Amino acid sequence: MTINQLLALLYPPGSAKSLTPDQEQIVRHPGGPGWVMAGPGSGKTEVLTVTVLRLLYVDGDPVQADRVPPESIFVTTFTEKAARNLEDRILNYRASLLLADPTLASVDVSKLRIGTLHGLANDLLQEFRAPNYQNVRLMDEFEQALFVREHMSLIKQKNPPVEIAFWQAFDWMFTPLKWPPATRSTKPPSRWNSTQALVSLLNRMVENRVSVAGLRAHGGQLQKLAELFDEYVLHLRNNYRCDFSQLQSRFLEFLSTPLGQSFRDGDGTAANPGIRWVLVDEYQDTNPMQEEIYFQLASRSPHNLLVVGDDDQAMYRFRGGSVECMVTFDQACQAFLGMPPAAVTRYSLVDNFRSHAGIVSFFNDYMAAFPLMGTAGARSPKPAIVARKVLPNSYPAIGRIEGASKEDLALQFAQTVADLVSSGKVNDPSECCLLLKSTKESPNNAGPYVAALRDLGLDVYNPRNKTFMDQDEVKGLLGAILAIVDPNRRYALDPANGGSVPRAEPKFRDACDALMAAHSDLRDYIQDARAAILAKPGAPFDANLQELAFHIMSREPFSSWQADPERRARFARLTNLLEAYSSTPVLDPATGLARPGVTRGFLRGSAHFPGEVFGAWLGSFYHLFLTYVVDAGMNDDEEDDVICPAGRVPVMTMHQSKGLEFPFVFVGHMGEGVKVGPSHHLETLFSAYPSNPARSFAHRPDGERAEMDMIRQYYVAYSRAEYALIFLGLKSHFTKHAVPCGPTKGWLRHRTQPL
DNA sequence: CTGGGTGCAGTTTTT
DNA sequence: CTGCACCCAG
Repeated sequence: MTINQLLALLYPPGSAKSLTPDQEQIVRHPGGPGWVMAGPGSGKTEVLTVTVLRLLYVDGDPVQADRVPPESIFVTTFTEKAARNLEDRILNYRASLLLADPTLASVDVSKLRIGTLHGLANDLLQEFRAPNYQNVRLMDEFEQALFVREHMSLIKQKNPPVEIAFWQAFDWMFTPLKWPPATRSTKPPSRWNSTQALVSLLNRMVENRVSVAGLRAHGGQLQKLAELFDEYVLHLRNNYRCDFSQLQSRFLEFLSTPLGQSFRDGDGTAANPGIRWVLVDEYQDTNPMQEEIYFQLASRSPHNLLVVGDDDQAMYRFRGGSVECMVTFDQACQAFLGMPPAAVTRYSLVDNFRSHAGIVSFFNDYMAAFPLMGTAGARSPKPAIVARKVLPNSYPAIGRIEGASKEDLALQFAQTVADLVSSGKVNDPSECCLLLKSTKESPNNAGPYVAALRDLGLDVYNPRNKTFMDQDEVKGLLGAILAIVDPNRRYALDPANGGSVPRAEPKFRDACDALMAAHSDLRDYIQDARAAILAKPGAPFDANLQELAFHIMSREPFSSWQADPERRARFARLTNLLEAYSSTPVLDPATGLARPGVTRGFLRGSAHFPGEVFGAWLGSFYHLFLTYVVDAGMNDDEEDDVICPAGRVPVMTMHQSKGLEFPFVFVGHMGEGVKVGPSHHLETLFSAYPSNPARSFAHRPDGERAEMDMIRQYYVAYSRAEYALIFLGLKSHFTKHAVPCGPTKGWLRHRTQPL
């Protein structure tokens, strides 16, 4: 079928949906590098979906003579959720195409290479049995931190002068609270904070494609960093581990092996046609490592690499995302493929089908009003977004709520939502979304808003509220473990240890005490376990840590709680955390090597303090495991494919809201100032040592990049709104200067009315 | 009602 | 270090 026939089937005459000429042009992209600037609400997911369908089903067309085998199409999105969404859309359209032409069923859509780059890299390395990925355990964030803490010489060895000198060179990795400035010349940061900082350094070296040799040649602490990197890579190989960043570099490594080349280029047989098309969504958040992977995948002529994104919506610098990859895509084609910039086809999608015209003109103005965003190279040149949504009546679509205090602001917000619901202006509370920088339910973040909504009887959906550790079953289970391993809180209360025992420890104990008081089943088990330990000081336990947790979970009330899906999901996550911890090998202090057969899960009674587990284990459990899980602030579970369940007001971070839209959007945190953080420092530092000098970016000063990041983050938030956009701030936010309120003081106030 | 000084409380975002 | 509440001066 031709492209015209395909489009006629997808959008039959008279159907509500169709493609605009701009969108259609992209679907007809003839091949070679394609560079799509897609503004907010411009239908880029639809365009990607139809482009994939075109590759799969079109033949005999001037643009495409033959169908592309599904396994030759490599499509990546930023999140798993977005990947599922794209796949669903493809499958839905496929179903309607099959009605018209049942023979299309012969195309096996399940062979499409579609997912996040991390997911695809993991799958492909396994599928091809890549030698550098055999029997490797992919560690999540938690395991990586434990691994670094356990193995890296810098953290393991107690050698303050060396550590202090090293960390002083990277002192911007630490907030004053993490490493008090007054102590910086005499004391290194805590073990745990050093671990976190080292993990960031190691990850960013990979993501930013830093030349380790270049760092080493620089000497000084950068040389030390290069040595630490080599040490880390060695530990990973020796222990058959991999982390999220290294997963990508191993995939890139794989692509340069004969096996990888045959995956990429095919072997001339129908069974292995190689990769022919690479489509990348959310390209503005790509990092230099990923950029190199995409160009490697597309290295076969004619280099069918279609990237789609919006540089104005880049918001993942903290993860190594470099908006420069998007802004200078034409130069990348030159650097990687030797193609002149003119050979890159440029497309833009500037029609916005999402928002009220007042909202579109507002966010256009907002972005353009900052002098910084008008400077050369700040944004890809593209026309302003054009409002195309047809709305029945005109009304002021943007407003503001000025609070006298945080609590007053929250109250006014909640009343506004309640009024919208009761007056029928919205059909459901889920149509009113609250967007914040952080959705943690603390006084400066979502706390007051959530409390005010609940006071008015409105239910809230806030899965990323980091309250996992506040759930009864989580506190109770951790408390029960503590009740067995440290029965009298001797270790926790010992002043020698007390300082570094997590402050949440009493919370876990109290939760367990309450459960024990109410449930004899649990009480009996804990008492029996305590008696058994007391009876045999110094003896190994029958159960390891995970088994201990399972025993506890088989007792009341935990066993009945298993019937509740939400609680069961939390048990599963806690079990995973315990499993990751238990599987960490224990190193012999003398040799530095893993002791065979011994892991963190291994339990033995203390000979010194009868009734307790031995001290080293307790220390590590309190300081490593508990400190991490409390500090990381685990999120509660969220429903997989539901944006927000009906009847509840969604509370989201601006990051989470990327790609989504809501009828009424309320944006808080309007008083924020520009903050230069470790991301900016790291980027500046590492940009001097690029692996690929042809792709080193001349960066602006940190402060300018930090300001642009903040402008973009709020631009994303503002462009989510369909019918109304309401700013939530204190009076001072609107009268003084704050970036979310525009480039000058009072900028936003002149453009909005108080509600 | 605006602006500045002081003192306290809390320190993201994610594959 | 930052944002916010609070207080006081103009």
